[in-house]
Amino acid sequence: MKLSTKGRYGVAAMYDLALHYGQGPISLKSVAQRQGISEHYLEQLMGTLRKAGYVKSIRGAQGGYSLTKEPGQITVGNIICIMEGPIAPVDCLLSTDAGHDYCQRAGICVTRGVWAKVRDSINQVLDSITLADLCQEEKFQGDE
Amino acid sequence: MKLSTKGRYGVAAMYDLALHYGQGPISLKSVAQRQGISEHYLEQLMGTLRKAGYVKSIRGAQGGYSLTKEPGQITVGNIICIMEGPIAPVDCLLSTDAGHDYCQRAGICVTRGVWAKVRDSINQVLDSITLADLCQEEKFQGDE
DNA sequence: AGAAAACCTATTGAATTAGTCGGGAAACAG
DNA sequence: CTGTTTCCCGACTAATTCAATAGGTTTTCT
Repeated sequence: MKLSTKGRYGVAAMYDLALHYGQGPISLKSVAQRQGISEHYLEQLMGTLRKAGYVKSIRGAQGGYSLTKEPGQITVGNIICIMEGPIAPVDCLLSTDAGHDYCQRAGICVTRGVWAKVRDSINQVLDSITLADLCQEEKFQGDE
Repeated sequence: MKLSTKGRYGVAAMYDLALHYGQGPISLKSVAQRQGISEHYLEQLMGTLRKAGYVKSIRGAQGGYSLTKEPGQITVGNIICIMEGPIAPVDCLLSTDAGHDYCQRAGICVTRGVWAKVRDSINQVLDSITLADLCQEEKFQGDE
């Protein structure tokens, strides 16, 4: 049950962009430095986020990335879903919304319900936190 | 955010043993067949569960495995923790209870709080479900 | 004695992860 | 118009993990 760096870095980068929201394009280089991520690797991740429509890019000198929506309109769940694919502790839970039941053992499989509950609880947490919330927390850092 | 087969199979096998609780030792072969798991692979997993004290084994003909505690005393969370290690969406969250802070960026890292919430919410779900609960559900299968 | 089972260690093929490498294309500054 | 900055793209790779498989040993019941 580990998140890959894709998800982690993706959220970190988006958070960084949220902190600079409204200040024009932010270069990937500066994001990578502040967040301690390999610049070239982050490049790939930003490509994914761009194709998903969460950031827009401006090329050339003084170019960079910026959010396409307000920080309050983007949840951590949105980002994770793009970077890691849909949350599903077991494959069995995928494509149930597509009508046909992927899992032949659905009738037998009692444990399936457990994984569904886990998935829902994760999604509830991730979907309830926006980038704006993270920016807020900056001010209370040191608690917990 | 996927569970490996270790966790899945582990829970499936323990559930199977719970269904037969009090009926003497259950052979690994029969568990593997009912749950659709490679017998030899399951063997390794049962070894882990045995060393952790959740099952006891009897060797020889008519031997097999049985739970060391009542199904109501073993949670899904217990099993997952043994099979997959402690739930921690990011490594950063490990060994914080050891006193020293593994994560140097803890002060900077705002996203850390998010992962902690995810971890807690997963644990809450997993720890609240016992093997006895799963055996109960057998009777209501088909809902959701 | 023979069969049924648990037990143990090693090996393997495939997939995933977390990057690196090297170049190309757009845009701005001078 | 030239050079630099920056994004863009595809291929490659080393390391790790996953999910088994293989092949044997030991214990215990019949």
